[in-house]
Amino acid sequence: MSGKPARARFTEQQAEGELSPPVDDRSVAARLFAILDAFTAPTQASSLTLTAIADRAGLPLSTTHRMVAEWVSWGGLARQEDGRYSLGMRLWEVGVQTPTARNLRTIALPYLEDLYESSREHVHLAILDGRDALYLEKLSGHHAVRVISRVGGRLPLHSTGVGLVLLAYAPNDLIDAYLSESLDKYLPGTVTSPGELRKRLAGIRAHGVAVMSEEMTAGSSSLAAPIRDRTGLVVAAVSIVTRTNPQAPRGPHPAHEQAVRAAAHGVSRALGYRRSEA
Amino acid sequence: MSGKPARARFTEQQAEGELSPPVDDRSVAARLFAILDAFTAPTQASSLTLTAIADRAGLPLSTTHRMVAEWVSWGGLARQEDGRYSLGMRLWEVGVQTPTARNLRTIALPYLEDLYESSREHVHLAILDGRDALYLEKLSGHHAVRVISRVGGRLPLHSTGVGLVLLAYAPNDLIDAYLSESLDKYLPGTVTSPGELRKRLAGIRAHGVAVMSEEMTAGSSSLAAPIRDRTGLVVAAVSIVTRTNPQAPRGPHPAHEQAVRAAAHGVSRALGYRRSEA
DNA sequence: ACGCGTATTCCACTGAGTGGAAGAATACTA
DNA sequence: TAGTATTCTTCCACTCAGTGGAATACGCGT
Repeated sequence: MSGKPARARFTEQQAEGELSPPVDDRSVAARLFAILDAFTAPTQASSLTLTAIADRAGLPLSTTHRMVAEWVSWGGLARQEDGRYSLGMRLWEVGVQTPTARNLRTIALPYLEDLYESSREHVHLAILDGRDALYLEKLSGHHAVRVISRVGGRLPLHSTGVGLVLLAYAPNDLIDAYLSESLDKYLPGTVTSPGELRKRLAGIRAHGVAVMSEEMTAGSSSLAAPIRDRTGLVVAAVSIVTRTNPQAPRGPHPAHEQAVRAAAHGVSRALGYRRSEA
Repeated sequence: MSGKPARARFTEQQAEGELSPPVDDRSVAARLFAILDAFTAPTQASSLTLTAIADRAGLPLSTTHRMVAEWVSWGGLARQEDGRYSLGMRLWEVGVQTPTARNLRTIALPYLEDLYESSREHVHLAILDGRDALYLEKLSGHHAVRVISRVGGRLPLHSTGVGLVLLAYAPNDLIDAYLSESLDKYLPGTVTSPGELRKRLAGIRAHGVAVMSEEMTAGSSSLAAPIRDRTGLVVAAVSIVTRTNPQAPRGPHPAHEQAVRAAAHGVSRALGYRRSEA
């Protein structure tokens, strides 16, 4: 995604020069975006110095300076009192208008609230984006288990409840592509073998719920179900994440399963999905 | 905010020319931003044709074409099957990382949920941005009153509950500036006189809650309270919006008032605010 | 006072961005 | 089926906006 360092675009006195001068063939727009990407980058820093931005974006300091000023004047970046820069409210304002996120969220939220209220556990709403589960919404009470999901964050498909559901109903070529890569094993319990995963996906398609336990974060389990749109296509997944119950043999409270199913159905219906098939 | 049409920057054959050729002195960055602004613009359209974007941004078609392509390749815009463009997920992803919004939301959400649960009414969280109330969060059940607030939306300070609270605790020069402008009267009940508003603001500061009835949307009333950060500064406001009760003389259910107060205090405390005064 | 990291300003050079115009799709209409 | 809008895409010669190295200014610790 981010990546290449890149540098100046001048060819200048390379007349008889030895080393080919590194050229930055990125367009102005690409450079501007690189500056934003500096904030999304792996190390999730909420504020950066000018130099740090220049560094991460692979741009000369003076160019960065000029471009950052442009972002600030538009409101996409904000300068805080300590001189560091952070993402600006304007960006948030524009970002939340994004139709996919906004529509789904608006429709789903009441159902997610119901689910939260009846379970008192983390409630997640995620969609498939590229090869990740992208978290659109997350409701948590005051005392829920610590989890790593964040709104706007991404987690792998094979080790999360929502991820596995999204993968189960994804196009076959995506499943094949995903399973052909080597998958990270976050905990001893994480299932990474393609064969086993395929069985799991089939199980999820058969039962309409995914059950995960101790595969991403120690001490937490999750239970997820698919959300379908008018056309029957799975467009999102809901889940609840609970503290793992050492008693329960495999899978959490059955009442939870009903609640998650009900929430998923509710949202699907609100999206125009008909037919309850078993 | 958006505004000026602007056009080409060439001066060319104006040798003896009469009309001065319209020049667009916007930078590349400013033009790129203008394209995004086209989507935020007054007429809240969720998807636009290329021509419409060019139009709203005041850019030549070919330039728009090239720039839109840049946005799409980064993910800030997305092209849908029908050829129209909409804001892209990438923008959402970056936007939700914006610290102010993210931190406040994360901390406040559990309290907002409690408030929603106990009141079953619209719950709003807003901050002061420029001269508007900017809505950061909104929780609504399945059957709540129709209101016009949206997450990411803006509403005036003098005609909404959260707005009035934010104005009440704003710096004096902002209050003066705001009240010196002519204020829109949305409904017969909207208070627009500077004098009356000042009295109201004083009342809000004295009681710690704002009560509004039939001033923005017919049939709805609202009740708002301030949220303070560690330093005691009011940084946001919570409110609930209820269907106006024709019986109640002025102001909604007293239990609601307690709940809103409690939510505001809860969030303030979570933000590090100490001292309960009164 | 001195050094070091960071931020800002300056300016000569040049190729990236520009936009008018022509061509290609696509959608209505008759 | 041809005819006419309307919207989108590609092309290319021109030139000025953007570029980045260097010099300067700032801030902080020692």
